[in-house]
Amino acid sequence: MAEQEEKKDLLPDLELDLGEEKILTEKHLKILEAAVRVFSEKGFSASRTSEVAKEAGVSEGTIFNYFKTKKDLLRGLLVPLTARVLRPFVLAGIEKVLNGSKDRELADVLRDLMVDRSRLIRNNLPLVKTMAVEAAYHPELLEPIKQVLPKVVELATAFVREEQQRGNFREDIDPTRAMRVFMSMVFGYVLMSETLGDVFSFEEEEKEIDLILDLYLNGVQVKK
Amino acid sequence: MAEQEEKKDLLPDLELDLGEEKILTEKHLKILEAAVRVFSEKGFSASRTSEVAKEAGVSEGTIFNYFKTKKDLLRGLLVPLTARVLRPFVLAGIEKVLNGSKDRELADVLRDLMVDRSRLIRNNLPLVKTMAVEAAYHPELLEPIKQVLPKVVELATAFVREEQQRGNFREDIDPTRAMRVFMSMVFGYVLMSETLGDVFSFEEEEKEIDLILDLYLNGVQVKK
Amino acid sequence: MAEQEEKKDLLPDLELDLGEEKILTEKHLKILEAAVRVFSEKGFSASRTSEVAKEAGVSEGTIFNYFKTKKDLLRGLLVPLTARVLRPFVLAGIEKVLNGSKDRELADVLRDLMVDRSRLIRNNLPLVKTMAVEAAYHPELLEPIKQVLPKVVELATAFVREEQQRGNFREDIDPTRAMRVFMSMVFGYVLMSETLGDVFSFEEEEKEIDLILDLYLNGVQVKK
Amino acid sequence: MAEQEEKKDLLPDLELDLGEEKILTEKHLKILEAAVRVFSEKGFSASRTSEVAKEAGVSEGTIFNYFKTKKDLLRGLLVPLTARVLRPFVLAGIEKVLNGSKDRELADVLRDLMVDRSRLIRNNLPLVKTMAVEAAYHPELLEPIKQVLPKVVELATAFVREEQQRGNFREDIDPTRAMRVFMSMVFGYVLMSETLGDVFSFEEEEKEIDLILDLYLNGVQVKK
DNA sequence: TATGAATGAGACTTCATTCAT
DNA sequence: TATGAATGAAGTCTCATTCAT
Repeated sequence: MAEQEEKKDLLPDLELDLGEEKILTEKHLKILEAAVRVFSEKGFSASRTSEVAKEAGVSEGTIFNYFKTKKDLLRGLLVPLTARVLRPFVLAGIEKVLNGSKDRELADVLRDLMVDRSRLIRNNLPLVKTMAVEAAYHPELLEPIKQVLPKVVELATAFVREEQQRGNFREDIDPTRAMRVFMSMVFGYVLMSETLGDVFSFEEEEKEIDLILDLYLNGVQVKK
Repeated sequence: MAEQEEKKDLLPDLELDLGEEKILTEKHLKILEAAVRVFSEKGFSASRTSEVAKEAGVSEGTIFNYFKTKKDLLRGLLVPLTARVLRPFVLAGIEKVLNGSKDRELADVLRDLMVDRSRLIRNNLPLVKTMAVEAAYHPELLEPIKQVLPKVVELATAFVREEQQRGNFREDIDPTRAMRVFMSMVFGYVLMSETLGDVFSFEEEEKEIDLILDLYLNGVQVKK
Repeated sequence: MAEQEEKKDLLPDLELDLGEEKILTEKHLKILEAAVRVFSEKGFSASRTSEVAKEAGVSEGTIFNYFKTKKDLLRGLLVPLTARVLRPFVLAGIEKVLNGSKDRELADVLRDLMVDRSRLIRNNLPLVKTMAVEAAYHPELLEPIKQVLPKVVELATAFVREEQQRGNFREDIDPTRAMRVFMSMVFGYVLMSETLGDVFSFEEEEKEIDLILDLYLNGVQVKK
Repeated sequence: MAEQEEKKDLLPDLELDLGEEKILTEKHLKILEAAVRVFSEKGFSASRTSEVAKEAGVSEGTIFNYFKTKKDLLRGLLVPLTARVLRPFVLAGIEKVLNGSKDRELADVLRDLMVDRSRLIRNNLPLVKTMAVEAAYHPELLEPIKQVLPKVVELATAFVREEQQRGNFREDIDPTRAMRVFMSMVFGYVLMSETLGDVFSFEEEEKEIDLILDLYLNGVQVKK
């Protein structure tokens, strides 16, 4: 894919994180994967290194050959989080923004964004859940996100501004804020459907997303 | 307040839960409050009963006179959660719906809802945070919420339907879904402003809320 | 009863212990009885003062108004043990020896001894069990028994010697030893029937006792 | 010893229990031995795992690598009890019965039985004492004994019956009962000599046993 | 490098005992 | 005198971490 190359050039500073992943030995990876499974089920503090070891199919001692402490194991999850979730989030965002907005409807662009974003989150839910929860208690975990986020905001802002110039987006709305609300909706949707799904009986994802988008674009109020 | 009386008649079945709270002895309450503080800072599993004791100004043994186990102490937080957050959530909702919608603008009603809801959450943030996070690992904790929620949904739906009949709300939107999106926005807003506040630099609450409401009511798109 | 008076004169040194019992208030007694029940079921160390309190129908604090420590409560059981078991053991022994041996068969005297002895033990089994077991770990509990025992041995010896003079008892047997074996048989019988009763299927007490006595008197071997 | 082989063939089903003992690691064994020492001195409930650890020369945590709970440690004593006491009891019994009774006097056979039985008990007194006392409070502990006991009874009965046919044993006595009384005497003797030894001043074991046997065989009564 | 037995600090919890009421 | 809430020392048990093999 030629596009891939192009994208990488745009994010040279993130290159290293991704590259690091290749260094991971098979055992290293197995331990990380086991950690995600266990942590996401019981939470970091309530998880036992013994269980991670069993889940990973290694001895308990081996874990400490790769990670100096248990907390280090939690920090280690940042690598796959960045590689699998955060980076694609950014990359794909750029791709959509660059390619999509030229000739496609605003609604279609946003829908695609929502669909594959929520799919991305859902596919890595254990990882996301673990990091989201633990970030509440170990703020340093948010660091990498805080470094990436401004870039996302900047790109998003640029996108909104472009749309405003094309007359597709209300001029009186601050672009940053507009994106923030959009993201809140996506997060809120995924969160609620996951935790309260059985109460709310969420139906087919696509329909739900369509509605959210409709509301976002048109509002609920009848114009008089 | 005469209104108070009126409200109570509407929710006679929830009355008892609130009443129970008065039975709590001073020490019982002190322990619960200390637990919220400690749990919200480190998470339940990483918290030490010794620290809760110190924070509450009692001996460690005393905690176990009131709560059989540490987990029981977590469950004990449900009482204040219900009394302070959940129940007012419902009560105030009814009040707003019954009184406000008669003669006030839809926008004003929703704004008031958002403002005092997000204030309610923010004022009890440690409690809400603790329960929200731990609910991910101890699903029983969600039970009381799951019992109240349908009532909230029902009332909200009725409210939306009424607005639709008055011609204030788009007819083509399912009322339940509409409320769900609204709630997602509120939650998403509080969540993001709390966790990523320093990145996003959220400004005065009122302005932000006004924007969210504006988007919810009117959408972002320029109508053509 | 004139006999009562006579007996008391023979055991003036035990008088005091028995007298003490009358001082016991109702609550004091209730606590002791509760203690026997609880201790005999779980053993002293595994018993909780809280359970003794509940069982006795008093508050936990009250126990410590009567007994300075938990161990003191165990020592307190010596009073009823002496009054109800040990003293009757001695008294009745004397009575039987003095009255019975004159004109009754040796076999009848011994049978009566065994029957009411084993009944005495069985009726106070919880008490006896508790003291027997705990004596293994708190040797001072055996003191009162060690003070009474020599007297019993002395009397028993005199009895045997008398029987030997009448030609009812083998002359070549040391009287003390003979009694010791007899007592071993009684204890052994009660012990085994209580602990292994369901395996051994002990039948009617009387029959079993008759056999033991028969063996004791006649042996198992066919004389050639 | 050729006899050894012969014996094994007779009890193939008990072989496994004994074999298991060899699996015990050195530390496992040290802990068990320390447990016997400590438990027999203070009783199970009053014993502290910390003391067992110190006595065994391991850290407290190590105990719980081998035994999930303190109670489990008590249960663990059943293995050596079975291996060292119970099984030899059965094996030796058979040996004596099969080899001895052919050409030896009944008295000699029984004397040998008593001598090495009481020696066996005495050599393992702490173990036997602990299990005997705790069995009163944890009846499960008696299970293995209850499984072996019927076999012992059966063998003993056969032995008595054989002696009866040879004319050495009174025909009018139920064999099972006869053995039961014999066992009571052995237990009673060991028990009393251990707990009340200083009062009774038990002399040389052999003499005492000879007397007990004499009484058992010939009774105390002069035949007229 | 991988193992897993051993460690020991420290967690949760129990419970005899005290003392203000 | 009786109470029972409060105590806190001490107990059982857990688990991250080390280290000899």
